[in-house]
Amino acid sequence: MKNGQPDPADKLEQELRRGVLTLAVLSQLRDAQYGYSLRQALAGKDMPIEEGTLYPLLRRMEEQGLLKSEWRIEDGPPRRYYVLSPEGRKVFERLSTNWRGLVGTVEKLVTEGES
Amino acid sequence: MKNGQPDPADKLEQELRRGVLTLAVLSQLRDAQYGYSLRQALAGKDMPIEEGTLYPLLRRMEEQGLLKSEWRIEDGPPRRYYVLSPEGRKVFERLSTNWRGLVGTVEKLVTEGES
DNA sequence: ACAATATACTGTGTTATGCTATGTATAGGG
DNA sequence: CCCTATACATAGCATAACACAGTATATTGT
Repeated sequence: MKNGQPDPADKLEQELRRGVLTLAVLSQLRDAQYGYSLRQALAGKDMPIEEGTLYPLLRRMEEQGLLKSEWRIEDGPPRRYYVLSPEGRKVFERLSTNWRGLVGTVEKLVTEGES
Repeated sequence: MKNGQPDPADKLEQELRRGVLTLAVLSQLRDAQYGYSLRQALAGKDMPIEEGTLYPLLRRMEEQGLLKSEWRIEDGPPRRYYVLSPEGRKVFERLSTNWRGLVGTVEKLVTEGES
């Protein structure tokens, strides 16, 4: 049955998180991880991501040269491990800086709006 | 012809700002403003927004009940003034809180990733 | 008076993204 | 042998930001 009229704020909160997803992924892939474990790790750190979001995101990021990946066969099914490329490390630095700038800007706007 | 390979980081930075736009607008509309002046104000506070982004955003936010608007005729051309609705004020509070939570979460992820 | 510019808003089309839903396949427990 | 958890993939949908173009009024310079 769900909620008849979804609070618009829900969608807005989702939009808020949107741009952060790539940054979150970058932050976790200094050491190689596969998609599923990455998802668990992020969920455990208050940054849950849907499968249908994460897997395409990882592929996209590899296409953009931010990540490298390889299949590994251990115990269990084959897993695709992802890790930052050198380019990915640079983009992570840059995006982190940019993020902090944004945080400062928004903080000013918001506190001012609360006055 | 433009640039053949735009830096992927540019797009990512844009995505970062994306979700914040609504919050930024909400923060500025305690007192009524019209689109053009709002755009100037935000640009002056390090939060520039394209016209093609801002005007549809304002309309959407009004549809969602976050803003109220009215045409006013003063000197100069008619201007559509926007201001927060009661609902908009509530959403602004809620989104601000949510934003700060997100900032904390990301901060942890990022600093950890830098270690 | 006229042209040029700044102001102010609108509309169209493109592109990118997140999510839901679904599908595939393997591993392990009861 | 089913059922769940693990692990990855993808098609389809809705939304949103931007580039670009268009409309119209006000102001300024000459």
